[in-house]
Amino acid sequence: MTSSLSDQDVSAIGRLPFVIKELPARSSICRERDRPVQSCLIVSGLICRAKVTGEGARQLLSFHIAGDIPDLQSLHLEVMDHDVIALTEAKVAFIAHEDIRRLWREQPDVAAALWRETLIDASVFREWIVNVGRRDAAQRMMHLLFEVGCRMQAMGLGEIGSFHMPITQADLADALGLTSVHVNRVLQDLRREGVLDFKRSLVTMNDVERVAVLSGFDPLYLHHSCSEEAA
Amino acid sequence: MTSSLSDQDVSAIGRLPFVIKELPARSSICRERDRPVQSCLIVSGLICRAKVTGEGARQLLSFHIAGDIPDLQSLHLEVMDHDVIALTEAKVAFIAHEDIRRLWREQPDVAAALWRETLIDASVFREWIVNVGRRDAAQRMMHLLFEVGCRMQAMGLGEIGSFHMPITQADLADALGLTSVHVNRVLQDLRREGVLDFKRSLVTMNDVERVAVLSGFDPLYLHHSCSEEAA
DNA sequence: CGGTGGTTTGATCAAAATCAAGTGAGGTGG
DNA sequence: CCACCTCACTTGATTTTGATCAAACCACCG
Repeated sequence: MTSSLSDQDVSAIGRLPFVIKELPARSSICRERDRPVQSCLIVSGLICRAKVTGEGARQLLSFHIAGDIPDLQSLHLEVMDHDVIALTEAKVAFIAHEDIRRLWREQPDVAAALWRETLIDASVFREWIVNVGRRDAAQRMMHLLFEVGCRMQAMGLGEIGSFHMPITQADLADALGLTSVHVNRVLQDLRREGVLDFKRSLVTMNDVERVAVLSGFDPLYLHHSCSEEAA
Repeated sequence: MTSSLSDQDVSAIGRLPFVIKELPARSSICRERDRPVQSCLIVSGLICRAKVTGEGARQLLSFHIAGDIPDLQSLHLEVMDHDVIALTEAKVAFIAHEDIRRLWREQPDVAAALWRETLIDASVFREWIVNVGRRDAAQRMMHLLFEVGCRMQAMGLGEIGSFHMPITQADLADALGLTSVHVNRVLQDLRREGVLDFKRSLVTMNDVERVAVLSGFDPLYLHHSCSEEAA
């Protein structure tokens, strides 16, 4: 969720009424079956979306960082089909749907930009499907961390070769469709091979390009304007 | 992609200029890295979206039937991040982005409805992630076929307990993140247990409710208005 | 100092992949 | 009309990947 909102758009959104809320780690912002009347813009913290199967298995669907609006879709979908959860302490700005809709009617450019954000969101889901469907455990791990690193860097929240991701191995497992035991072993392998390190929530990649190649990472799907110009 | 476009919206879209094209089976409508200037409304046939990894593994991302606009996102995302492929012979109506944008500016209701379509699309992706990430092979199969059946039925293209899905087991494997060999065995198991049959592209479920329970299917994520009213 | 949540390890097991070789039906050309 | 070709499906044997189960370990914290 980056790069497509122009500065004017951002400031237009910034002028909407909002309520800032501080959330503790592990708290949920909204749940499946809720009918929210607001969406939240992340100010700080790491937030994820997740679903739980009938058997109780959890699957993370996306990670979100400052600048994202993880539940923007609720503007047009009355009922939540998944949970939105703060993985760390987080600060979010709640904006009423009503106000977004007014802005949206008055400023078609903002409308298009917001729509575009949700479309990029969907593109990231598509790549996530490929990740859990067709890559082995090590590739999944590298690809996921590379993606998060990319987006952090694009948001000015760190370097892709070294960024902070305060997340538990069990959460990583739920994101990758693996068990936490296996995640642990995969991380050890990657560390041993010198590809990638994940210690105390700091992700380090010595050779960024190598990780990209090994994981089959192609930034196209993020639809950052820079990568599109390069294409 | 159903149920949210009102009759007026549909007829407004129907009045846009379009070009009908007949496509042979296995032909591609657009490819990753393309920059389409049009989107296609499916008139008939079965269409899918897919990505291919660096290693050449293919992952299907969604199925689309009559009434869907599988590449609507290209209206706001310049570059295709995946392929759109006709799995069977298909008839599609190409509509220029330019014309959709004009309609979109003039009729805010249509704009909202189209946006909503792409949001439902994203919701289906989310469930697809859960499917490949957290369900075993048999559940994946049942869940996928149940979903397609649901959407076919909603479109008046058959009953969920018995519908036509002209697709190869290898394609099914690519949709489920499995191998075609394993798909074959899973289908045999399901047939033997009397849960579900898939022969000559005819899907039959004797006990629809049983399949829903076994696969953990909850129609919420399809955001059909009927299921929302029921909630 | 003892809890607690997260990580690590080892042993065993199950699911699905892989490899390799059939079968079988529909379509084509001699 | 039949031989044969192709593509999809099927089967069996074997291997791999990752899951499961169970028990430490370790750091931080009240």
